[in-house]
Amino acid sequence: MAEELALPTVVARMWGREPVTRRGPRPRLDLARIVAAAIEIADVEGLAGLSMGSVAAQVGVATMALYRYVGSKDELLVMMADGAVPPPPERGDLAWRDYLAVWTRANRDFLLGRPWMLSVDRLTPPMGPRRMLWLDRVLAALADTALDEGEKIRAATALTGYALADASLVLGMRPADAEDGVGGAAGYGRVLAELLEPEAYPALSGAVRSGVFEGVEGWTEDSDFVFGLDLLLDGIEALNARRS
Amino acid sequence: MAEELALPTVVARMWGREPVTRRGPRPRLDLARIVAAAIEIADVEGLAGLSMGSVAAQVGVATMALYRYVGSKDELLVMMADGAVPPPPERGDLAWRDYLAVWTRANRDFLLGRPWMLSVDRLTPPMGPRRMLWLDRVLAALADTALDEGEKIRAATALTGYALADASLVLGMRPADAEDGVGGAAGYGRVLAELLEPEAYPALSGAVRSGVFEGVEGWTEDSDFVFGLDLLLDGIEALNARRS
DNA sequence: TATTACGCTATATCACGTACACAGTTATGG
DNA sequence: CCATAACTGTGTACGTGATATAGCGTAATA
Repeated sequence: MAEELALPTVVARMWGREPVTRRGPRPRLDLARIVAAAIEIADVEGLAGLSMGSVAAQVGVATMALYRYVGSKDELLVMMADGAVPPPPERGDLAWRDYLAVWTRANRDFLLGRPWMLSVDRLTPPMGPRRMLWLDRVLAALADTALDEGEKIRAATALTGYALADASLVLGMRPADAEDGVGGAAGYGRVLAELLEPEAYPALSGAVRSGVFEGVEGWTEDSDFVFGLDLLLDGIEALNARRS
Repeated sequence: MAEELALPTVVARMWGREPVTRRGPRPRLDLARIVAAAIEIADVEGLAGLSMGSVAAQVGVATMALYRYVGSKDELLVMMADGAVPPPPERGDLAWRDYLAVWTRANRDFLLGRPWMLSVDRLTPPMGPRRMLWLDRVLAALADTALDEGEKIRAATALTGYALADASLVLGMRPADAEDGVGGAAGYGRVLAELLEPEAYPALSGAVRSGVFEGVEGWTEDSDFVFGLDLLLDGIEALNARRS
């Protein structure tokens, strides 16, 4: 508290800790506007369409003007990754376990709507105010358990990781543009059937032959999500029982 | 089997399903050499140092020669992401649960050694021969359980996802170059303490104050990993019990 | 009011991915 | 045995994008 520990520039900016300067022309922009514009572009065109030029155009300034607000494109990406995070779901009167489920699903869902976040996120630990709010809210729910502080953090981490991994998976399955039936789980299964030599991949080709990847009783995005989520929640619940 | 289902080019190449042509000069390169060179560069300099030019230089040809073997840099990345995967651990006489633990840790560990994989991987479902081998091996271990085929796949997916998420987290914590004590969990805790307003983040600032992020009894990379892994394995074990 | 820090623009550079056209090479069919 | 077609590797050229630098105007401070 005393020393104003030197923060990385990005982090400082993300939390609005910029030194307040009064001199020269009044800024025509502010960080939030820039970040919002960048997010909008990424939402529409993906990260591929995101360039310093396109962002600048969107807010109506010359490209180089942005550099008065962000140190580099990478910094901008980091700020986008926090800025695009919605507020966490309300607790309401949900039991801790139910809230964890809701929370994790919401976490996954906003990633599904913003695929580009997956390509950015990985790079930094959660340091932005919005991400932190999510963390805060799970911890609050976990306060109703008997886990110790370390365990709570780790449980939260595991859930966050799961949301991330599941979103990756779902998105990875999707695209392929259905060009030739390579998209989706069924398409995936078909590709596997084509490629796998049963001698080299006995267990996997067995699974493929069993038809797991096909239609109804097999794979749906959601059943997949719930399955893993329940594994984790069951694990947490068991731990809680042990601790009580 | 009949129709030679049209595979995406990358996938075909990854599995050596290129049409065999005999005409013109004998190729001086082969895909494997190129991919290996690219991996070596990524290992040493990271993805930043990886350019078509640098890869070409490494194998001793002109840049454009590479395009006889790969359709684009992105394709190359996809092949690297499979090519860099080591063989999965041997089962030995491990019980299924123990093997799952070993497998997941090995999975995470090779990601730690190859951070660049995390920035590539996400983009595609596991379609390469090496990744498939990993999948095959967990499934084989899970054959000793009472889970049905769908559950086995999903369990494997959850474990893979966990390895991925944990590796991301660990790597995200690491760098920061210890410039000012922002690296590592302790540094992270210090940053949080600096930034969080207790009113806005009550649970989280409570955790920070409790010292979870500091030193010994708090956070170590490994305890973190084991914690989440056990959640999942416990969950799988419980499910197995229910199914038996 | 003079000064000076600062916002924004325009221009310039440099690194990369990749299209294209050419030159040398080897199997194939007459 | 030769002409040709199907290839492989090379060099050059272009477009895009990130970012350094310098200049011009503006507004707070002395």
